[in-house]
Amino acid sequence: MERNNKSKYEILVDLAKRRGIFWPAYEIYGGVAGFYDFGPVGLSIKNNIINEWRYHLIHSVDVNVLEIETPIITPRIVLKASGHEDHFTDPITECKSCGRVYRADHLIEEAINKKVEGLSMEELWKIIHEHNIRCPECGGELTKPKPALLLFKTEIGPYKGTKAYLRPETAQGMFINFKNLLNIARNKLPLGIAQIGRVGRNEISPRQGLLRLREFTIMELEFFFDPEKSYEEVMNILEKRKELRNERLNILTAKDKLEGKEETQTYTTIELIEENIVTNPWMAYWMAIGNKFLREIGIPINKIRFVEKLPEEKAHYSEQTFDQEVFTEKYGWFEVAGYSYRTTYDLRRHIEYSKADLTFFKRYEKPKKVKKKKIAPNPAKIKEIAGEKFPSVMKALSEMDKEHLLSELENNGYVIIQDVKIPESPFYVKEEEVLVHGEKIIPHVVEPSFGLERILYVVLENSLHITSDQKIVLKLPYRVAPYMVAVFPLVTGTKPEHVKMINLAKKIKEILISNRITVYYDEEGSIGKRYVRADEIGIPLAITVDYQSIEDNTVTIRYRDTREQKRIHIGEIIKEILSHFK
RNA sequence: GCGGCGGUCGUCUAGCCUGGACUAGGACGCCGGCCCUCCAAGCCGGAGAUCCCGGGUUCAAAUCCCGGCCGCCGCACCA
Repeated sequence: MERNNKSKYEILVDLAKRRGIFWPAYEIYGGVAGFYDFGPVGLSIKNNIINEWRYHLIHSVDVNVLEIETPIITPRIVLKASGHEDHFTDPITECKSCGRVYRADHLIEEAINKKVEGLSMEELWKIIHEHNIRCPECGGELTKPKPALLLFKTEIGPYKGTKAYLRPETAQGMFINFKNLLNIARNKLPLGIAQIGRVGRNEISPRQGLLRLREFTIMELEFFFDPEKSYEEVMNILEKRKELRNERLNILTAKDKLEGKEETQTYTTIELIEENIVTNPWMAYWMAIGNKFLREIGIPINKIRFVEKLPEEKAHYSEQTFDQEVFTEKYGWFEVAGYSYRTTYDLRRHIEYSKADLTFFKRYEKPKKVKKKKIAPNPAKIKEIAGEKFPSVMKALSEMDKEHLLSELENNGYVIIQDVKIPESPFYVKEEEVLVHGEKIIPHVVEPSFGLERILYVVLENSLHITSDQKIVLKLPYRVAPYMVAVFPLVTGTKPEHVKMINLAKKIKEILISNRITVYYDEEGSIGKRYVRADEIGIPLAITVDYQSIEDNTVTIRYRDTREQKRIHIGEIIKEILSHFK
């Protein structure tokens, strides 16, 4: 795989710039770490990956998934509710003599062996003082911890704006809109809400090119379901989808990690559920879908694994998390997707902060007859007891929770309102039998979340091949290739037959384009050079118009991966091309 | 953020140590022309470099010194 003694990574970075895939952003001003531009070829591949994701995670799944788009700029309250404002901040302390920077809480935990997570900066500072904690590298004095917020700050409105952040994930848009989408889905669970969009994370030190960006694209799905039904629902699907049931996933569990194991074990989807590897069956379902998605965009199965996060590694919202990792030549195993069981965390938090009703009304199969006590005050009698305080007592009574009032009276035989002791007698209490048709539940959530640029990188790395004659061929899966087909005239001279050849090639290009086939047309340089250019950006097929073409309306079609060619009639071109994109 | 190493046409690089004839050289790529039967052909011509940026030393800086930016590696960080 060596080409002039260069690594695959270096070859790819060169290629990416030369051929318009990607390059560092703001280059003419010296560049800014963590930001990349994408060229026409890169963008085309990205869009194709997005469409494959849509196919695998939205259109071809066995459940209802709806795609939405919500703003990037997010009012502070939303990320307060989601827990990001608190948890996306790390307390940082710096060594005064050597300048090394540490996570203050981690340092303290190591030094005094006590959990200090969630303590304020002041409290951490106090502990550092009391225990005389110093720089573990040079023994120098430490500075007072300060929060390093990884959210990008901004303001809404140019004058006295309200504080806002760039979203660090697209997920909150789905939680906020849960009720809207539930209505649109006509109140049916399970329900998936998907979003593909840009996010910002103000990383302390981004490196590793496309793999660690400050602004990137997330393809995310929030899947809402009733936990009591998840086993049955998933089993019904797997009954029908045998290939999905038997999809093989390479798994490294948290338990195995704690035992020091590094080798993955292979489980089928059904085994993940039956052996309780996943804490909810939907986790297994989406992991299987994600496994299949990556395989189909060109990642070999032996380079895909799922690694369960240890309790202390998990995000604040997650009950269980698996990272989906791909093996890269340069960085080893690298996370490209995460699967989190977020339970009711996010909806609960948004209910709490917004007071909105984000519940699902779960209808019983048969309405339940429930005996229900009703209570109402008798104003005349209350006036007798309360006297002057009557208006304020009545007001307080009307604002009081009726259930609470009932239980107080039942337990104590009286209730004290506005310092007035009221016995049971001034209340009308009536027992009624009512039909209850269902109850409000907060759905549980499983979230598969994919980093598009990371996926782009691993797809490119896995597609990169160097031929024995040192040429680059990007063997992209057909469906993610930047163009479906290249069209070339064999020669581009000025003789009448050359002109005919060029005109025929251009005509074929137009016919293909009008049939929605993406075409790369090129008549510059020799035919060999044009094949190389097409191979380098991974165009899987090439149509060449030659001397014979202008005699008998046949062309040659060349296959990128084998360099083989066959001759077909012009009328067969579209059918031949499309047969490879099914 | 710390330490080490590095940054020269689109790409790869020569030159830097030992400052001056460097108008910064080459290769590939790119553009124009000639030629034209299938895998980077050949010939002719051309465009293309803030020598990463800023400051300093010097008569003179791509070259030496300082600061910054960016990249790579290690440490730290990475809901």
